[in-house]
This record gives sequence, C-alpha cells and structure tokens, in this order.
Amino acid sequence: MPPQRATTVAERLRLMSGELTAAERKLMAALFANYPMAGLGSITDFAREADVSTPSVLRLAKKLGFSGYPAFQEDLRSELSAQLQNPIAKHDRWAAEAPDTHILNTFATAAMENLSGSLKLMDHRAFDAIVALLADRRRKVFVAGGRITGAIAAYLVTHLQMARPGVSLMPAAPAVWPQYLIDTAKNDVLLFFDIRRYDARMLDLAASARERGAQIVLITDQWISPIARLAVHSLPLRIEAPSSWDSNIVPLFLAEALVAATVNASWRETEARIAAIEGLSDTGRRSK
Amino acid sequence: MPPQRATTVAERLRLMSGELTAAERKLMAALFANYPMAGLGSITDFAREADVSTPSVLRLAKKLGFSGYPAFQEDLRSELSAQLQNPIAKHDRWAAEAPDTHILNTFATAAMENLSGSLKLMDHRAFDAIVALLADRRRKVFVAGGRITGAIAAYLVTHLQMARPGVSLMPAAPAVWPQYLIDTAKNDVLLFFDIRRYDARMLDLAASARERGAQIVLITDQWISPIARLAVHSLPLRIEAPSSWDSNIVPLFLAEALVAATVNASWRETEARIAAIEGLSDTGRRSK
DNA sequence: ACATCACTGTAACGAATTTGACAGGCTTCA
DNA sequence: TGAAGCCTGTCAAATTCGTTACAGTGATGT
Repeated sequence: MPPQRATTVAERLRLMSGELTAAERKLMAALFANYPMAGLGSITDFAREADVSTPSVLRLAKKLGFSGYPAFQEDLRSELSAQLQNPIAKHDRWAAEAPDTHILNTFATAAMENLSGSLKLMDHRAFDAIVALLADRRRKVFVAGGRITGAIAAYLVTHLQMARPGVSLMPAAPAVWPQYLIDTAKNDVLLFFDIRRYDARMLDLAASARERGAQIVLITDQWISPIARLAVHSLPLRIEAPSSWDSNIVPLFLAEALVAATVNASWRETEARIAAIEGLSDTGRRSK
Repeated sequence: MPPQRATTVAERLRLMSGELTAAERKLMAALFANYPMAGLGSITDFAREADVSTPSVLRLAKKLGFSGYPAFQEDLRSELSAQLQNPIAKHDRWAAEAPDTHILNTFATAAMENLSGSLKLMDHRAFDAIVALLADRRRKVFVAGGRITGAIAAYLVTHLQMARPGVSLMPAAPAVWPQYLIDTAKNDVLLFFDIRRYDARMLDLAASARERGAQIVLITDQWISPIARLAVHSLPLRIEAPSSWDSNIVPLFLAEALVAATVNASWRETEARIAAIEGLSDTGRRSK
C-alpha cells in the first residue's frame, strides 16, 4: 500500500526536485519524457532508459516514500486508471445548481462513465450482426428478461413490435415457457437480458432453446452471464451505479439503439408498417 | 516484437471471443473490467484478479499471437501510450472502432446531450421534494405510465417496492383504475410518466386522483404534458433521439436517481427491508 | 459405459527481477 | 593537500516471475 494517495507521483517528484541527486534527476527526466509509461516496465528497462543503474531507481522510489519498486509501479498504474476513467466526467456539475455531491450529479457521472465505458469495449460487429438477426423477418424473435431487466425486455418488445411482426416477450413465469419453446423454430432468435444475479432458470431456458436450434443473443454485464457460452453474440455492458442496485440505463440505451438500427436495416418494409400503426393509434388518442 | 500492431489487444480479443474457453473468458472479463490496467501488473496478479491459474493467462497471450506474457504487456503499454497522446481526440467517437456515423455513436451523442440538457434545466429542489414525498411511508405511492413509458413505470415500481411498502403500479387498462382510485387517500402520491403523445385518459386519471386529494407528480418531456397543471411537481426531460421514437434513457435515469435518493433519505428503515429481501430472494437463486 | 479430447490447475524449473552490501569516485571544506 | 561525506555503480543474494511439463477433470461422442 502506497503511503499517501493524496498526490500523484509526478507531483511528488516535482515537490522533491530540489533535493534530487544527479542520477535521480535523470530518472525524473526520463519518466516525464513519456509519463507514466516509462515507469511501467521493469526496473532494469527504466534504469537503462535513464542511463543510470538499477539501484538508483530503487533509491528514488524509496525516497518518494514507496516500500519498493513494485509499490511505485502500482501507484503509477492506479493513477493512470483514475485518469482514464474521467475523460470528461469531472468537468463540471451536471445539474446546474445542485452541489457536486447531489445524487443527480453522482448518478449522472456514473451513467456517463457506464455508457462511454460500455461503448469503448463494445464489439460493433456483434452489434451489427444482432441487428441483422432482428431485421430478418423470416426469424421469429423472443425477448427474455429477469426480475429487474424484465422491464427493459418489455420496452424492447414494445418497440420491435412496431418495427416488424413476429416479436414476443417471454413471460416472467417459467411455467409457461414450454408453450413458447414449442413454437420456436430453428434459427429463431432468443434475446436475453441477463444481469447479475444471474437467474439459473434463464440459463435452462437458453439451453432448451439452443437445443431446438434457436440463435441465442445475450446482453449482460461486465461479469458476463453463464448464458454467454450458449450465445452466438454477447454484449457485456457496464452497469455500476452509486446505489443499492445496478443501473439499467446502458441496457436501455442498447435496446433503443438496436431498435433504431433494425428499423434502418429494413426501412423499406418497416416504413409502411409504422405508418399503418400511426393511422390505427391516432384514433381515440390526442397528439401533441 | 508483437505480431501485428494493426489492431488493439481489445480488438483482437473480441475477434476471437467465439473461440475462447471458460477461463479465457474470465480473463477477458477481468481485463475489460479495468482495461488495460489489469494486464499491466504481474501475470500472477492478473490471474488472481480473474480467478484462474497463471498458465491460463499465458495460454491466452499465446492464443492472441504473442510470444509470451511480457510481449503481451508491451503491446498493452504502447497501445495505452498511443491513446494518451490524443487526450481529447477520440472523445467524439464513443464506440472506439466504429465509424462516426455508426448508430451506436450517433445514439450515444444524443443520449449524452439529452442527459446533460435535462440536468442543466432541472430544478433540483423539485427533485428533492419528490424524494421527500416518496420517502414518506405514511403516503401510498402509485406509479402510472403510458403505452411506451409503462416499462419505465414498472421499473420504478419494482425498485421502489424494495425500498418501501405501499407502492403500486397503475395497470395499463383504464377499466381497472377505479379500483385503485378508491384506495387512494388524501396526500397519497401518484407519479406519472407522460411523454408525447400524451394520453387523454391519463389526464382524466390525474384529474380524478387530484379531486381525491392525491399529490400529483409528473415526469414529462420538454413539450410538457397537460397533466402539469394538476401536478405539485413536474420535471421536464429531453428525450430526442435519432430514431422513429423518442428516447426513454433520461426518464429511466431519473427513475433510478429517485430510487437511490429515496433509499438514502430513509436509510434507517430501508436497510433492514433490503436485507430481508436479499435473504428471501437468495433462496433458489444463484448469485454471482 | 467407455474412450477420446479439450481444458484447467498444480508443481517444478529456469530466468529475470528486485534488493542489499560494498567499494570506488567525486565534491567539499579545512 | 588531505580527509570526510555523499553519491553512484558493480556484484551477488533472495525473491518473484514467467514458463513448461504433467496429471486430473469434465464434456462429447461412439
């Protein structure tokens, strides 16, 4: 454990720069030349880079208050990861007049980080492949969600049903699943939202569906549901929130993006359908 | 020398994700959970982080085409330093390797703008006042949503029910609303999600509830539902999306923030309840 | 039920790293 | 000029690390 995380290594170095010896200044220069990457290799590499001996590096690390070279490196790493986490986030407060610590602001920061973190690691080819499956009208589509994610699944189904026929929501009760499975043909699509605590019965459902030849698609969290090994495509998302429960903002984002992309992918057929729905639902409904 | 710098480690990993074994997927998840820092420590640390053996780490590195673990690390480092060179550059592209015009990117931009736009205009005192209403256990809480926002309403109810008793979802069918209204006492809370096209029957419901003395709370869009004039608090949100439909990401955000704030506001009473629910739901359910 | 195959962890080896001890060299001041 | 003190590198010991070999396990298919 590093002595004080109050400040960065660079900061500490600058503070001590007056008391540094010649070799230590060379090290400091080498580290700043490409900070902090130069310090992330072995102590030997770092020493060679600065053209000093390895013990000099060790002495510098100890002078900075670290127990040894690995401790020094660990500090550099955590510093770096902290820096990477807020590319933009800490700019300013989100909600104009609320304090930084107001839950609206902490939640907004978490949501932004979840979204950008999810997208950075997302495989957009998998996304496109899922859209292709959803846009293929020869396949029936079933969507399943757990106790919490059920609402997201329902949301997706509501929208997909406007975009194409043959879309159903898997009911929450496992007892009725067989009735849906029996109608599942080969190559139909079964899309799961499965986020921790993963439901064992969802895994069973996925296994049964897969046996019948269904294409399993999985939307999960960064810890990855066990359904992943049955799925043709899985998308892991970040869902952490400053709350007792996880955040489903990113899963909802993905649901909306999937719908929009599916509509785009088959606009010819979808356009007429949407228009028809508009016509039907305008009756007895006031619009803006 | 690494085999190909044409692509990032994350990218290569995603490309091979289909051919990964269970242990390798655990490693991938661990690496992505804290990318790329998790891979910059020792092979032992990385293995422990992912809860696999050290040889499994090595096997993954070789599978990705590296000569050994150090080569893998070197690639991560150079990738990282390349990324650090453009501090802001790739900020506009959210999904790292998808084109700017990919729907994931356009949607992400819209979502970010909606969120920050909503928060800039939000009255955090109204938010706090709503939380105070929701946290007051003497009041029953009813939540109503329209055809689309119903899923968000259901999501809010699912979570609020974990935080406190006396929370119900207004069913979609207007026919059964009287049964709920009859149980509405003075000062109970009726929270609406109402987004364009505003449903006339929702307005009727709000009017009836208000006559009975209920406190009406409204979450709506920037064009503001007519329910607003009946409500004690309204929060207008931005919901525009590059899609045929509006985005409900910000409404969901608000729902989550309301839940978290409500839990905080009455933590003393809520803590035990959450623990009890955990205890009940752990039975017959697998955890992570 | 059996055999095969792929996967995973344990254990042990060699290599590289980190660290401490020591001695040479430079500077400083009497 | 000489001596003291600090700084620095060389060297070797100890530790940790990366790697290989092997055996156990579970899944798959005959």
